[in-house]
Amino acid sequence: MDPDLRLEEQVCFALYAASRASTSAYRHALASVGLTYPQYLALLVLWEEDGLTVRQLGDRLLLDSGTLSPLLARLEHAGLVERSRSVGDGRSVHVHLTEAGGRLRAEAETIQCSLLDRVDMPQEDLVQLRTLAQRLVTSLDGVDRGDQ
Amino acid sequence: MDPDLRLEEQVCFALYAASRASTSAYRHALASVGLTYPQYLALLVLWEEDGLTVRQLGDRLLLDSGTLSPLLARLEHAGLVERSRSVGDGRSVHVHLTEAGGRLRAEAETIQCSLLDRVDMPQEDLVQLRTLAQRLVTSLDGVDRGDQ
DNA sequence: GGGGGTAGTGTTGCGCACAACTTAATTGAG
DNA sequence: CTCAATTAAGTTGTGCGCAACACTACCCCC
Repeated sequence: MDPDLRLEEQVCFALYAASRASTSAYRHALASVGLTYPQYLALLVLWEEDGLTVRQLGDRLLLDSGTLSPLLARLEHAGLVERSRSVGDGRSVHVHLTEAGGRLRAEAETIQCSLLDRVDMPQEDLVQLRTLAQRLVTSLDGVDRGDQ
Repeated sequence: MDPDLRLEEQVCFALYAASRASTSAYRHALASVGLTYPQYLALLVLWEEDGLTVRQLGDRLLLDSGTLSPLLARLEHAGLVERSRSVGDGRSVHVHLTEAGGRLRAEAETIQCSLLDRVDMPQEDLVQLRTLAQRLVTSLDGVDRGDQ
């Protein structure tokens, strides 16, 4: 019944460490284009589908407006996106890429390639890691709440 | 040559999402004892080996003093640890558990058990996820630096 | 044993995350 | 139609992470 509380045994700590380590790798690469990693993620989504609302962006990134609002304000200030109140629903705000924001995509591909080259791990291990991490997210979805 | 920039393909995003999701599960459980997840991690290490220096704690948690100093100050303010300047080396600061800090360990075990119960994933998958995440951390160690 | 280099800790500033809240727009039950 | 409930976005406050820096203590080379 006694759980193993050693740090090395903790799945959560391993994920926490791996997330910070990989984000850190991106940080140094993204510094050349003046982006943070979360900003880069937001652009990834917009490159897939431009003009999403803040809500839709948050659904994809699993982030709420408390995080996205200031992040998008910084991207807007950097001239990479523009925000516009929805005409159909005055509560929503659509986020559009500017031309500069669209152009960044090419550089992102370069960064992505150079990082993948530098990871000394078989492709299949990375795929498995991603799959298991995604499965945990799904499994934890909704587990957050509920006490005892 | 063109890398796949879709969000779902990103290993880093999967880790980022999984880390936040699992941390969030801990957050709600730890709220009952007034701890944040990083504070809990620091205590995990101290429960393993009390009296480590800030540097040694940082080596285990992969955190620097910029993060640990204020975190430990809050733990100290909460009466869970005490900091004392090393007599052998005036630069180092040792972190010791108080009696209250030691007592928390029992509650931590309870929390750990209740969380493990609620994850709907085979034990072996969790072990594999942890192993792969740890391997990525090792693989990325030192990759951070180096441009292009 | 003086002095330059290094190591350990702490501080400052910025950008997330996230809870809690505010404001405004929409929805829908009656 | 009306108004209470809901929803979207933004704001505020706290606690990380991390870079950059400051300060002190140690080390060691001469």
